[in-house]
Parts: sequence; structure tokens; C-alpha cells
Amino acid sequence: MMASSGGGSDLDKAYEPREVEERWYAFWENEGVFRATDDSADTRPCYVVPLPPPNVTGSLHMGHAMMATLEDVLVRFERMRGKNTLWQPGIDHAGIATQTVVERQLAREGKTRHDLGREAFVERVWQWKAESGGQIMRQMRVLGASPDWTRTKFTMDPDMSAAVIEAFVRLYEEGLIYRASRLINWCPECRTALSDLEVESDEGQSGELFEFAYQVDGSNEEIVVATTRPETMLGDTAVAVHPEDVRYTHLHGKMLVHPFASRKVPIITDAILVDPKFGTGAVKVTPAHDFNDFATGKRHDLAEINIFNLDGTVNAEGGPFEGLDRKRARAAVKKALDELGLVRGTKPHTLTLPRCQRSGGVVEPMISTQWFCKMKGMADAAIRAASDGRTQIVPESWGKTYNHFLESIQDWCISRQLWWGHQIPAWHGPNGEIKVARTRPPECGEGWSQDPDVLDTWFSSALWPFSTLGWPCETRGAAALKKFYPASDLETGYDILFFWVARMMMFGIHFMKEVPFRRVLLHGMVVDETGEKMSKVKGNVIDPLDLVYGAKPKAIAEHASPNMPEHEALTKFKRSYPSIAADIEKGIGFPAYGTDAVRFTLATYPPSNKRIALAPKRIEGYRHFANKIWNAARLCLGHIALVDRAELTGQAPSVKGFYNQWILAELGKSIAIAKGGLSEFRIDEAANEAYRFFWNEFCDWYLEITKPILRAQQQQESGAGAPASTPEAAEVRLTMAHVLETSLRLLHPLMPFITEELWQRIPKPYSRQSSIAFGPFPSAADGVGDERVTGEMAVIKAVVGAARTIRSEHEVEPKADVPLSFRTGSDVARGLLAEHLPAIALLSRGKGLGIDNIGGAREAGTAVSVVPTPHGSIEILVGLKGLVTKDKEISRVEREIKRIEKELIILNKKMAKKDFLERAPKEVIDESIARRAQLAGARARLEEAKQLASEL
RNA sequence: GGGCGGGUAGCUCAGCGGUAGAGCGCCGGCCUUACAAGCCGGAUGUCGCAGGUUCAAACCCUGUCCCGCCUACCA
Repeated sequence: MMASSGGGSDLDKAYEPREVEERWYAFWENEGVFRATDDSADTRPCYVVPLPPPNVTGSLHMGHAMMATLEDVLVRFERMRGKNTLWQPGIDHAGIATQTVVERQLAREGKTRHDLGREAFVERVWQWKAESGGQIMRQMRVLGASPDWTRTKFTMDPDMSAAVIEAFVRLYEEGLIYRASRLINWCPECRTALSDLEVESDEGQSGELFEFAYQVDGSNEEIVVATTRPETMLGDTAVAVHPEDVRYTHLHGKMLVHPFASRKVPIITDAILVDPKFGTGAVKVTPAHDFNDFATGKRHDLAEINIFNLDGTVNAEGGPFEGLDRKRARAAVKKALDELGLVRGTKPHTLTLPRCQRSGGVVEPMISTQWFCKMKGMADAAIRAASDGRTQIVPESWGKTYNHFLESIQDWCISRQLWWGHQIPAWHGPNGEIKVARTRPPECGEGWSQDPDVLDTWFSSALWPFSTLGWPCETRGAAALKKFYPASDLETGYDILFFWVARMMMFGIHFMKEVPFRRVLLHGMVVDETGEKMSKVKGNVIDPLDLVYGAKPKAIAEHASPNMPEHEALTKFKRSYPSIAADIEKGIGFPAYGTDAVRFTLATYPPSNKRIALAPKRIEGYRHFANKIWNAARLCLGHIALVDRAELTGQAPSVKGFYNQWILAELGKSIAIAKGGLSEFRIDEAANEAYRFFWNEFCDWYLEITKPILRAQQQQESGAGAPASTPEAAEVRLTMAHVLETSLRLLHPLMPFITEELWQRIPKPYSRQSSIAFGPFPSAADGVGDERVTGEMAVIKAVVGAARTIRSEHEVEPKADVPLSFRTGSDVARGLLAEHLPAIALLSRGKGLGIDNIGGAREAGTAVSVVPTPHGSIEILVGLKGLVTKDKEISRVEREIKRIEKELIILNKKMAKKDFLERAPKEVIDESIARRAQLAGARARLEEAKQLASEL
């Protein structure tokens, strides 16, 4: 360990996150920092955020990291503000996903779930859950997330399951849940029904429009239909034409011969289904396998012939095609039609395939008996709650999408043909009776069996904001439910606005008679640097823990594209993240950025961005920031260790020194901005402001400008031995201690680890608690100051900047002190300069010589720069005689002149072309004029610089 | 088809009516005892394109072209 020599602190020279992070996370958990209390005696206001429960099968991805960061920032902010803060964690049982994982595991053992039987299979899933489920909760700790872990829930916990059963039964009793046979989305791969939301459309697939003829019964006429799914003709029970389509008027009411079935198919007229301009104007109608056709069938009372088994193969209705899967059946039907001479051609056609969100299999519309939940009434209530502001949606623009979804909502198919999930509390009797009850009714004995289906995973998620708090149990959960419902904020990615947020709104209002949360905060999707969605297929997945702990290219490749050769995976990866391609090639991969840097980076993207393109290189900048904080604290510690804690009141000290007043004023402004950002879900604004304040004001100006005040003090101490201290230095130390402590508190929600580590080491008011996480968050009282001070400081900064620029442009030796003098016509400015001459001289490495009125002669060898101020302009004169090594200004201006001359030559050539002149001469002439003016200006500057150089 | 978002410096992004900004990268100079993961200075943009409103537009309006996402039953 390298102790710093100057500061006298025992901090390492650079910040090393890993050890610090593990230590403080353990501390927080031991201290109970994250705990919320439902004690009714606690009168603090509450702040409640339900954690979107990740899937039990999941492991951390960037989306989780984003969510965890944003929510943790909010939660820590409010906790520091003294609120009784509950961030409710949990895990979702994820019906289909989890069942698939375990079934796959069984498949490797050569077994299916049917070999085990339902009970043993479910047991097996529980076993899997115990061993490898919920890894994500451990990973979230690495990110510094601060939910109340003691309240963690799993959607299949007994109490959670009881809530699900209760909700189902109540809705059934209210007539809002019903059982019906209708066309639903069926995934032949998962062998279960799906809700509309679980079906994704795969657009732009190239397919064909296949045309074939039906013979008119008892005539040699035919009618040609077009279809993208020829195999479904096995289930055709009508052909529809538009009633006003004159091509087919004479066929109305006629029957057609089905080429493979004994039945006759009627020609019907339907203005809703048929667009006479599309295809042949005649549509084959398959009510059992198409949503439009189903509706048409209902209108015309057509037979619904299901031609598929549950696994997607053709059933007995398919006659000779029985047993073929859909793809083969299609080819076979086409071939058979061809043999009968009924094919009338094909046309290329792009189509949209419905796919199962989980398996990716093509979804088949099937007629099936399922449980449904009526949505209309609940949806209306949810719309009203958002539009009257009981729940505020942020950003507002999502309100439209939310409304549109709810306005056009269909009844929700809630039953799934799975074994893993909440089994539906309904019992079927021997004669088709159905009883719904919380527990098996005693009268349902012999011959009765429970409905084998389970509920859609999202059914239990929809109850999350109250089921986690003990609903419906009146005794055990009453206190928590009373205290923590409704939640304050529901923060999540917009991708589950429909799946989850809207459904929580509906169920929350229905069961609790009050909205489940006051605000819905939606953030965008984390995508790769080029804007592409992260996926293993694209090979652009980043494991957040790799960013935190660092990762070599090999590990990066494995996480980005599992099971792909490393080289290939890295090639893909570099394409997705150009900013770090070089680091990958060099074998560096990701350095260990540390949690705070990763969090801070994520926090600097406006959450409202729909796409959040992660540039890993950007994290590096914020890792440097962490290091900056670390080192600033090292410097400060050397001085503020002398501060008596009793002097720290927890409020901004009242100070006389200008620079102290100024930094306190800046601090106050930054606190206000940061607070505003955190309150309005503009966390990026808070992060940027805190960054700017700490680095660009506190470090770059305050710490530099106060050094001499403190340094003089130190010398005196070491020399005389007596701890004499000037009042000025004491005031600086006090201010510095306050600003540092307040800055750490300001940054804590964003960078919890480094701030805790440093905060524990610095002097602070006695009133502070055991952890920075307890706050308080900085308030207006922490930063006071007025515009006058900041305005004056702005002048000082500008003057120093001008002097520095002159030094740099004329390449003055870095160590040399330059003579500085000023001229101004303003008394105010003159006063200001006189007062701050030492600071200006210090920061511009100059000797402040004096302040003159404008009019005095300029000495030879002096460069001038004019700074405008609100009080009139100031001329800064820098004596350069004998100090200039080589003059950059001259060569710079010379280069500029050459460039402009070149451009002029090109322009002249253009103007010389006659045809061009006739077409569009104006722009060229204008440009030429502008360039000539530039040239003249540059030449004048060159003269000036040369003049100056000659004087030196 | 409908809806939403985006196109600003080489890259990732702020700004959304009043003299173009940040980080990273780039150029030049500094190992100045907090920090080279740093300090100081600098360059870089017809703010997607075309119209319009305005004293003033990256910002408002209209049209248009790209890109992305969501949503819809066109066989």
C-alpha cells in the first residue's frame, strides 16, 4: 500500500472498487439499512417501489442492470430524505420458461415430464429452483441494489399462491372469469394456449400466395381462391365472396366440391372478410384456424373443423394427410391439388408469421376450451385512473400507448396447459359440472378432478403490489398492506407496460379500490452501441458483471455468443461495440470498472430514451470520475482532519471568505438541480450536475484556489511547531469539510460504494447516523450563496482562462511566471481584479503587476486578450518578453491561411467554369466572399503575431 | 395500415426559440508533492433534407427521406 506523502491520509493512490464494494454491502445488510418497517408507530412518510420480479430462470443482463440502477437511485434518494422506504423484491416463477428449462434437463436424461408424472415433475422444478433459481438476486447485490431482502417473495410461495387463488375465485364469482371454447393462440411446441401478448409477429417473411380452384357442384365452373396456407383448406367450410362483386353474383348460394373431403362447401357473401380487390376476390374460410375466418364462421353459422392435433400434426379430419406436420401437410396438399389439376398458380407474397414469444414456434390458431378473464370494465377503470392523474405516467408520451392498448383490449386467456404454475382452483365433475372454490369442495369426491391447467404467469404478477404485502390475509398482512399500498413509483422497462403494468393497474383498482402506484416510470431498452437489440443470436450481449469485475476477451465472447468459436464471437462483438474494438484486439477486454462507474454510466442516459445505446468506453470516463472523487478526498483529508466535528453543524457554515462563499453557492445550485432531476425521473440531469459540480467546480477551482491558503498554514505549523492557524485557513478547512461531506451525500444514490467508503473516513457532524445511506440527502441549507459571488467568480475564471490561453498559444515555458497587468474602464472590474489578484496570479502562473485604466500605452512584447464582463470589458496583458520558446500562434495562423487559400483556389476554378456560373453562381460567389474575408482576418492576425514575436 | 421515438462534433449522447454543448476520441504542452485513471490549452459541426412561422429556429409548423420500436385480421 502506497501511502500518499503529502496528504497525510492512509488512502491508496487509486480507487480499487472490488474490496470496498463487498465490504460495504455486507455492512449495509448487517445494519439493516434496506429495511422498511410496517410498525404503525412509525410516522415517517413511506416510499414504496415494487421490484419488477425477474424470472427465476434468469441471470443478470444489461436491462436488469439498468432497472436496478434507476430504482436503486430513487430508493436511496428517498431513504436519505428520511422516508420509510420499501423496495419490495421478489422472483417470478415464470411458468413456460421454467418448465422448458427443466424439461430440457429431463430430455438430456432421455425422459419427458410424462415419465415422471405431474407431482414428481413439479417436485423436480422446485428442486431446480432451490439449486439454481434466483441467481439474479445475488447478482443484484453486486450492483449495490438496496431492496428489503427480508421481504423477498416468490410468486409460488404459499401466501402468494393463496392470493392468486383468492383473486381467481373472486373474479369467477363476480362473473369476470369464465370458461369458453373459442379460437385461441396455440403453441404446438409448448403445447399450451397463449395470450395475445405472448404472440410476437415476425414480419417481412417471404412466402407465397397460392391459388387453387374449387369446382362448383353440378357445373363445370370453378372459383379460384388465394391462400398463404394451403394446408388449412382441409378445414375449409366455405368460400366467401364480396356481395357486390359482379364476377361472382351468379354463384351466390352455390355449393363447391371439396377435393379431399366428402362435404360440400357453400359459397357465401361477406363484405367484412372479403376485399374484392385482393387476390381473386374469393376467400377460402377456415373457421377453426384463422381469426378472421372464425368470426366469419360465427356470422354465417359455419362448421368449425379442427384439422390439427395439439402437436401441430394433421388429425383424422385431414383424411389422407393425417399425421403430417404443418409444413409437410402443406407440401402434400399442394401436390395433391396439382395432381387433380386444381392449381392456378403462385405469387410471391410477404407475410407476417405469429411466433411464440418463448419457443419461437409458429403459433397456430386453434379452437379450444380455456379460461378467460373479462377485461373491458377493468380496462376502462385503468384508463380513467391514468387520465385523471391518480396514476401519473412518466414520460407522459407513453400514456397514449397505454390507452390504446386498454381501449382495444380483448379478453385474456389465462389458462395454460402446463404443470408449473398455479393450478386453477376448479373441479370438474363426472357429468361436466364445474365448481370453483378456494379449496377442494367436500362434495367433489369420487369422480371429480381438479382442472389440470395452470394460470398465466402474469396473472400472479398482476397482483404483485398487494399480494406481496399480505393480501388478502387480514390479520398477518394488514399492517404492511395498510402502510405500503399503494406504491409510490413503479419503475420498469417499457417492454412490459402491457404485460405487467397495465394488468397491475386493472387488478389493483379492482381488488384494492385504489390504484397500485402513484407514478409509472418507464425507461428504454438497453441496446448495443450500434442501436441493435442485445441477443445471443446477434452476439452482442454484455454481462453486467463483466463490466463490474472486468473480463478478458475470452469471457466476453462466451457471454456474448455461447457455444461459438471465440474468434467468430469476438468479430461479431467488435462490430457491435466499435468503441472498444481496439481493447478487445489488444486482449484487454473490459477493465474492472467497478459497480459505481457502471451505475453512474447507466444513470447518465436519459431514462426516457427509447433506445439506450451502451458504449462501454463511456464507463471508463466515469471510472475516472470515481478515481477523481477518491483523490480529491485524499487531498481534503489531509487538511480537514484538523476540523473539530463539533464545528460541523450539518448546515453550510457561515463564511466570510470569497471562495468559500462561492463554492457554497455553487453547491447549493447543484443540489437544487440534482434534487429536481431525481424527483422528476431525470436521473441523468442529477448525475451530470453532480459530476460537473464535483469535478469542474470543486476540484478544478476550489481545491486549487485554496491550496495556498492551506499550504501557508502547513509550513507555518511544521516550522514553528505550534499549531497556529490563520482564521482564513480554518474557514477553508471547515468549508472544505462541509462541501466534501455534502458532495458525497449528493453522489451516494448514484455511487453508493465509494461514497460510503470515503464518508466513513471524513469528519462529519455528530448528528450523522452509522451509514451515509441514512442521509440526510443534501438540502438547500447545505449550500447558500448569492448571484453576486458566482458572477464575480465567473469573471475571475474568464480572466485566468484568457491568461492561460495566451501562455499556451505562445508556448511560454510552463514553469515561467509571466508579468500580468490589466486595463479596464470599469471601477467594479478594477475592484474585483485588485481583490483577486493573488488568485489570478496563482492560477495563471503569473505575477500580478497592476491595474490600469484603459488608455495607458501597451508595452512592447505584451500579448493582449479582451474579456467581456457584465461590468465592462477587461484587457488582460501578458508580458512575454524572453519567455517564448516557439510561437504556436504564428504557425497556427499560417496553417489556417494555407487552408483558406487552397479552398479559394478550388472556388476560383469552380467560378471559371462557364456552365457552372450560369447554373448556380450565387452560393459559390457568397462563399468566395466569405473566404476572402476570413483570409484577410487571418493575415491581420498573422501580422499581429509576427509583430509580437519581433518585440520579444 | 396505424402509433411512437430517433437522425446534433469521428463515436455515444445532452440541449428543444435567443451567440452550438458533455464524455470518450483527436491535436499541442505539462510527471506542477490529491489524482498521468491527472492538469492546462486547442481544433472539430451547412444540428437528415426542403419549405414555412418569427426580429430571431437545432429547437415551433408543414412536407419529405432514412433508422428503430410497438401495434393491426388483409386471405
